[in-house]
Amino acid sequence: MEKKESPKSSLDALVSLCKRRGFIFQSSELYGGFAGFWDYGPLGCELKRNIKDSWWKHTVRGREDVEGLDASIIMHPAIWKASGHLDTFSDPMSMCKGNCRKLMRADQIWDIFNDSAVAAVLTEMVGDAGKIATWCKGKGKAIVPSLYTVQHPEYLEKIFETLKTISDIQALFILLATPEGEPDVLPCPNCGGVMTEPRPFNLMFKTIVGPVDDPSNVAYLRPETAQAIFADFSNVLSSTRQMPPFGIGQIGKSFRNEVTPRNYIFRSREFEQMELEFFIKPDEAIELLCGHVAPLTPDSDLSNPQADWGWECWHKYWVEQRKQWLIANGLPATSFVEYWQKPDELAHYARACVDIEYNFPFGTQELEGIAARGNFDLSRHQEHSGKNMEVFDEPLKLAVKNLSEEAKATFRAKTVADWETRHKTAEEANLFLDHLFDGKYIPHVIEPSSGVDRMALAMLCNAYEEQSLTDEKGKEEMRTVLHLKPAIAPVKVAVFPLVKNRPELYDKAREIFKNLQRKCNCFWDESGAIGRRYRRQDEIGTPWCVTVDFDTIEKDGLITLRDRDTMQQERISVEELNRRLDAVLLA
RNA sequence: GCGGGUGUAGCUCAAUGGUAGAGCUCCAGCCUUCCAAGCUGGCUACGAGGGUUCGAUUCCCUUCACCCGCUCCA
Repeated sequence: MEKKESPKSSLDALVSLCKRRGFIFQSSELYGGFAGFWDYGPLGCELKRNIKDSWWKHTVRGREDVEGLDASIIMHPAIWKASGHLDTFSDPMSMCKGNCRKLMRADQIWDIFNDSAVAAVLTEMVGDAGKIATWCKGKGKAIVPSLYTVQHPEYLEKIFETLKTISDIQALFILLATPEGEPDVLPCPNCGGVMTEPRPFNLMFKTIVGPVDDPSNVAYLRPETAQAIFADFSNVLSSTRQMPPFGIGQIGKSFRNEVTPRNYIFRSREFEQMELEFFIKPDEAIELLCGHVAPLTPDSDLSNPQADWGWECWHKYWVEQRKQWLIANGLPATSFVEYWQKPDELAHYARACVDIEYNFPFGTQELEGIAARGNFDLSRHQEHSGKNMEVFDEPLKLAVKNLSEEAKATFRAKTVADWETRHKTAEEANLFLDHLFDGKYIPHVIEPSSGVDRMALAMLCNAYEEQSLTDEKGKEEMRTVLHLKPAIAPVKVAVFPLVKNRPELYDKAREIFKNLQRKCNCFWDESGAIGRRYRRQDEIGTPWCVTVDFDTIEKDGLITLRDRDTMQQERISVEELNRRLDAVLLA
């Protein structure tokens, strides 16, 4: 990665501005601070609110096929058991007891066996996968922590695959266990030291519900807003008359006990998410209904949803929607990159995931993700709650009714074959088809998920500029400007009386201010020279300043409108000002 | 969690084993007819705790926070 001259300096300047002007404060600063938590000051909370409002307007209110939700932060612990967070969010960690004292995820220690240097040491002897399997079975916990065998069968498979590539079983055994057969000894991939036994590190915040401080009363602050949407899926479905394709959007706080919160507000322990779960019909249903599934090609027109879209088109559609939103809110297309996760990077349940990464001063980091999660989540909740998560699709049932028995048999055979390529059994496929032919299926989901705080930071970073200006006298000076989009800017317009010691002028400005205040967030400033007042607004990103002068009251009634980005001034009427503000505020 | 660095006013910095100074900002006043003007006055700081010392902002220890590098980031 190329090093910029001083990658920190621009962030430092921004951090300083945010503190000075009341955007962002460190939480609990009064008592020395509290790592991983941040407070949004008067301007920051406006900024954040504007970001959320824009998202809500674009994603929920502006669409007929998305409903809103505001669920509780603390939910039944069973939800986190079903979602897998209780297990995977408490990844067992192991620490090196040797020289380097590294802390790492226990499962990643296995990566050492992929290391060519280690492999080279072991080349001499020949291994036997069957023996390893038998040995593992016999030693059980020693080589495969029980957590994995129960909760992560996919890891077990991966471990076996890795072991097969290694030729020296004996040497491997030495690494894994002492000659006496002492279990649970893992080598440190870094220094070869001995790692501690894997210990659970729960990334979810625990709390106690009810007055009795007892383990049976443990609950968790949600680590994501998404699960509430799945948990409430049936309620929303039955109360809104929606049918897939439709979505449920939610904005709210989430909490993760991050090991290392860093990079200002980028990774904090309490953060806010804007998440949409967009439920779609499985591709098999689309095929039965439309006779085909629209292929996703580079030429596909994704501007308007179509009935024959399968998950690929819907996924790409939401990627495009999200990019359009980012651009509309001031992040140029050149400032972020679209990263399509590679198959081996995907979570096991995901079919595809796109990260939108913004080029922050501290590196290119994920701003939001758009994942195609199949029906993993709803299936898990169906499984754990025992409640049916299927939707009944009458048109689908009718479509199937009109099919000949041969056509159904052909479709069945094709589907079973297709599922088998995705490591699903024929039994599972047939069960799915039995329900599908009856018009029932568990919807699949596309999940655009973004962080409000990261968005705010990206927008601030992008907007921040230090301009070097030369005045008429040839004197150089610095102007700090936040080029925030008007819709996002905390203050939309500032109103100044040119001087404050002329009552008629002052009163007129005051009147204009009071009227504008009913429309949007405004700022009144009568202190200091006019230029200084403009600069104060530049620094907080106020797009327009309105100045009332002597001509306003004595001649034409016009005000001076000064633009933040161009610094140009023009004289317009108050009516025209209102028209222009409306155009922006209603956009 | 580990290693290194840092911590003085709202911000950016300075000095000092004898309780701190500047610039900018901010506030009040004067002045001021469009881009950080000027004048006068004013508020505000040694992250926290402990130790050494007659005396600690300064030295030592602990802790908290921040930055950098690891690690982590389903």
